[in-house]
Amino acid sequence: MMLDPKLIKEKPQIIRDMLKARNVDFDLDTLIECDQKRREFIIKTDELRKKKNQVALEISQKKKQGEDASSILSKMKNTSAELAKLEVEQEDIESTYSKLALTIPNLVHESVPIGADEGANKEIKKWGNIPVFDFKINDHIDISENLDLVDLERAAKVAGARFYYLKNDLVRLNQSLISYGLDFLSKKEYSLVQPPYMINRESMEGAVIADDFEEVIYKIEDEDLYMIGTSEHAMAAMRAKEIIEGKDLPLRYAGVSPCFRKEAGAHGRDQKGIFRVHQFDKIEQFIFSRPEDSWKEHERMLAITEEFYQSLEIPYRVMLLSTGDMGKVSAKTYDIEAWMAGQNAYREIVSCSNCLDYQARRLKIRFRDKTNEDTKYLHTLNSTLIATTRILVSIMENFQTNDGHIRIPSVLQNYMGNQKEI
RNA sequence: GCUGAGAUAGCCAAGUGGUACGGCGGCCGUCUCGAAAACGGCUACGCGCAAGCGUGCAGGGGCUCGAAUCCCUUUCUCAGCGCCA
Repeated sequence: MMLDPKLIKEKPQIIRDMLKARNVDFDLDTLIECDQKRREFIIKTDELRKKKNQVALEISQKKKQGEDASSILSKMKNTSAELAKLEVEQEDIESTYSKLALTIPNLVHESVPIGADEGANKEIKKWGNIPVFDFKINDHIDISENLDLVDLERAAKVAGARFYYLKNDLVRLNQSLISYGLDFLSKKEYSLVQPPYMINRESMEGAVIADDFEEVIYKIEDEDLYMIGTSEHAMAAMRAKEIIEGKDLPLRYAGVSPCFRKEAGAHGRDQKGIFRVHQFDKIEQFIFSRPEDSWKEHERMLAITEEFYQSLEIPYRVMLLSTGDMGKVSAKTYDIEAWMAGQNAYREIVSCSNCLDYQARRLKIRFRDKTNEDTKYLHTLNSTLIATTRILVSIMENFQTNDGHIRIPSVLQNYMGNQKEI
């Protein structure tokens, strides 16, 4: 359901290689066995259903002619009982099969470096000059405290750790980034979307693997609703169960929404400030593409995102993630890491992935060019354009001035009423 | 939230217990110098090398030899009422 089931039957070695490259523990042998049994059950139950249909037809004809049908009624009864028994066994197999099948990771593109963790990531590009300061610089926590731009203590009182109140000109800068980002993508043939911030489980499962739910996603109590961790979730599901006309592809969406994340596995990391938080605003690029165009779209999306950061004058580098650092849903992921002067390091701000037909299979999103052709699964891609809190950090730290203020990047000044400094 | 009416294929839509009627749109073909018209076929998913077969009437459950159809339930849509930024 997530990978092409034909692979399981015909080319299991491809899956085996992927599991090895990703170094994940997965019971492929059980899956293969279930798949085979599943097919046998389909053949057996279909055969019985055929018999049932034939008998039903007989009964119907006899009754129409006023004849007595009681002798074949019992035949029908037996067949139905036999089928019902088989169906119970079949459900068992199907449920084991789909549980496994839904957790198998995506295939990996051949260009992806194989490695255990982020140490194997490959830097493929650097842009911009790292700012040099002739004074002692502060990190974003000190800067925002000095200028009264963030209140972390009261947020902790009201909501807990990893929450924040943005204040004053930082609120305006946050809004400016969103406005600028939306305008930017509008000019690149994206349609703007503001999605639901809560979606049901079925939709969430299309974009997220079940194991990741607990660690990442907030659930609404007593409702079949989950807070989106990114608008990617809501936008992938937007077209679920649809057959899209080939001439409409590619569909490029720019989704803007808050994002909610538990950050359950991140204890102790980035504990201070607004770098790693439970809630932030994000503009996400999401593309439904023809399979043959998806790698081209992937590069295009990366190029657009780079252009965006160049316009903001933020130095960055592009990393090609290794198998150990990449998400299970993605076949290839570029991260963009922005320079954060206060940390004297490049930090992740963008993740740009091609998911091939993995999400499309889970969500049943297909396309076709001609109505008498078979439908095909399309490809989905996603990339951050901007997760605002991290860029706020980068801007505060990189653009800080000698007298303790923050220079506003020139492309944003329009959006700030021509203000040049905070 | 209450009351009522609904949910059938890409769209519209018939079907009150016995093989899902029909129309529109779209695609392919025949015809034509070409097009239009007309006519024929195709236009959800699964299994199978194939011939074929099965499934699918919003989701789940039930009664029945047999369910789109009867019963229960959930979701959603529409109308009216109520509440509300």
